[in-house]
Amino acid sequence: MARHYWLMKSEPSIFSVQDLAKKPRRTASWDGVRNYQARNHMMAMKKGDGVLFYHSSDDPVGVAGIALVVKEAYPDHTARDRKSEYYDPKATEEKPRWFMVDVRWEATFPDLVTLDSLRRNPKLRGMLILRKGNRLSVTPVTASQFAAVRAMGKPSAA
DNA sequence: GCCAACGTTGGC
DNA sequence: GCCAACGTTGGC
Repeated sequence: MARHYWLMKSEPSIFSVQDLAKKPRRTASWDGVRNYQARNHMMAMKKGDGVLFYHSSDDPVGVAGIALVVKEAYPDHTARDRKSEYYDPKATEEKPRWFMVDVRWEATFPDLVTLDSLRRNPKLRGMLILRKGNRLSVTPVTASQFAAVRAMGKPSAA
């Protein structure tokens, strides 16, 4: 079974890789995804897949660390919680519509791998995050892209 | 705050 | 099913 790799965006003011590291078991559910393409990518994730944890809407933006998929897609309960900002009246128990995965912290980069530095790395040509106008919060990356970004981040822990 | 690039919604 | 209007994302 081949391992697959992904990039997931989060606004660090809401949830950062440092927040993930502080969670019990360093694990959290990735809730609140409300885009079908992103959801479909999450539904394709398998236990053990690698995740580049990207900080968006920050200064600067970039990949902040590495996480690991530890639980495959299951219904996102926030879609059925009226009090949640992610509430979706069209989500039902039979048809949950939205799903999430659990990810576990694996590493925080000593220094953020900035979007600018990603752009400068020729090995990362074609990476979806680098495409103009890309807004997708969950995107696949290749094994070599994943390895190149991890090398740029020089994580002390693994 | 601006705006490009989408995705979604709803009238027809 | 089309598509205009609208809303959102996210870099700058």
